[in-house]
Amino acid sequence: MKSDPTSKPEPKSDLSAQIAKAIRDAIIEGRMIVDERLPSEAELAEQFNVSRPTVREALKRLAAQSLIRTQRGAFGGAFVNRLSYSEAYGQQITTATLLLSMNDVSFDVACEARYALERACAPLSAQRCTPDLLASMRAEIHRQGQPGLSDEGFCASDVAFHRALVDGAGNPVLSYQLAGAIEAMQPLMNMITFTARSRGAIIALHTRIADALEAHDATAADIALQELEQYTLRLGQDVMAARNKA
Amino acid sequence: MKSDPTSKPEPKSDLSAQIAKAIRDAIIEGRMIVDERLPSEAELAEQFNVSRPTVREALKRLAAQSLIRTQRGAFGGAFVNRLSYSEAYGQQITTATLLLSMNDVSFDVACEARYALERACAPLSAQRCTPDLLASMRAEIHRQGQPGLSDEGFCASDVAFHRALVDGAGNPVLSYQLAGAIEAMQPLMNMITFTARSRGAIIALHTRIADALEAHDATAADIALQELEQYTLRLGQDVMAARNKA
DNA sequence: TGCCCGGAAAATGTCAGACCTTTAAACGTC
DNA sequence: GACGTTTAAAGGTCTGACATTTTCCGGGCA
Repeated sequence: MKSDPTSKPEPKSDLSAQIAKAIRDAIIEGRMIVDERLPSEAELAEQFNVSRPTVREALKRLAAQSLIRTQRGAFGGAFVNRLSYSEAYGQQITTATLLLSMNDVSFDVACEARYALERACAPLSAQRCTPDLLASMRAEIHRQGQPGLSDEGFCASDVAFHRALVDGAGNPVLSYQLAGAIEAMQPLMNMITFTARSRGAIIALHTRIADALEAHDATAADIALQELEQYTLRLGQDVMAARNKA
Repeated sequence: MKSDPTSKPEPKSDLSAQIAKAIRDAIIEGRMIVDERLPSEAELAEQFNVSRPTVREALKRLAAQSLIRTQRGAFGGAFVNRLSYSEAYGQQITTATLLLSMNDVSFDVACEARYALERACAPLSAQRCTPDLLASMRAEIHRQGQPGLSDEGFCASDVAFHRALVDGAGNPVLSYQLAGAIEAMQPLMNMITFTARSRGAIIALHTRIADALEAHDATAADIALQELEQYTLRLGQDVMAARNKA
């Protein structure tokens, strides 16, 4: 008996959740290190005094958070997973997207958050932006000017442009944090119909931003970003106004 | 047979993962709305042609991401969950903490990301900060000055101070994004031994920040934050240097 | 001696069926 | 009409079994 009943502050049932929590805590507190193998399902079942399906449910919970990975076969089992940036990006984006879509977050609030965060990276990007990231940004700008590009395509390219901007800061932690903020805006942006005129205005601002970064001019980049925020905000408000009328 | 084998781009087995993905996509794409009830486990098992334990594993995966909630009893079942801010905070913090601890992110990089993001909120906080949030900040500053406070306690209070700062921006999306950045730094900060002298310096800077916000002076707040960043960075580098020597 | 192949073993993946517990709606009684 | 009781639906858990995958070890053959 590993888990004495006296130390359970969570009397509510659901054994698999309790077991998942116990293992998760062990990982977070560093009692289990990366790539360490967990006991087999049968052993865990014995340790926690539950059946194997219950243990499996707990392990699936952890797998869903990318905390462990499992491997079949003779020397397989569950291993503590090194959380990669790409996995973290994915979770971040999923969570942020759902948070926005399920809590009727207003366009204004989401927009404000996104641009506040992006403006935080701009000075670093202006300082460190690499040629290939600048090239990516120019490529996206070019794509945005293609005639016949759908609104969804324009939005996707916009997202790619802004992700290149934050990646330019050369700080992977920052990139990870911003991935959610930027990607989660896409569904909201997709509601906007981009006219040729508004596309032109956005492309012009994107160009100004890229130029400023290339010139290592943080102030100019910040001003252009502020203008882009104002412009985006206005586009969004127009859509909202049109919607409320209908 | 609902899932024809031809349309599976993921030939690798693991039925519960496939089923979880199918349901998750349905939720993300809006085919299932908040509070909608999923079919019962038995019905899902029949639909997907799998056994009930397999369905349950899939549901646990979704529950781990707070995408669904389950309820026992007669009209119970699994329901699409409205992802609350507090749930999102929790996931964000867990993921960010693990990301930092498992990828030997340097103190410098984490610190830079954190302060870049915080500085993004400062102008908004200076504009909107409410009296009760200011009071929270003052209370934390006071606690930080208590003699006999442990290093862990000092760090915890530091985190609380900074969270109040970002909450002051009055933008829940921003607060959510920053929760991870701030909380994930705590383990790194806990490695630092805070002398009476360094505590005094930090408290002085915290006071300057609070004063600036109260005076709605965004520039002064930004400058104080920059100084705090520099100071924190130096403390961290000293610790790293001492460690490498040992 | 050295290489290849096949079986054993260990672990996860899946299934089937049963029982318990919880919960709320439906029913009947006063 | 209000209140307690029954009952059925659904999730939570257990037992046991079989399938599948992968590694390792040992034996046969050149």
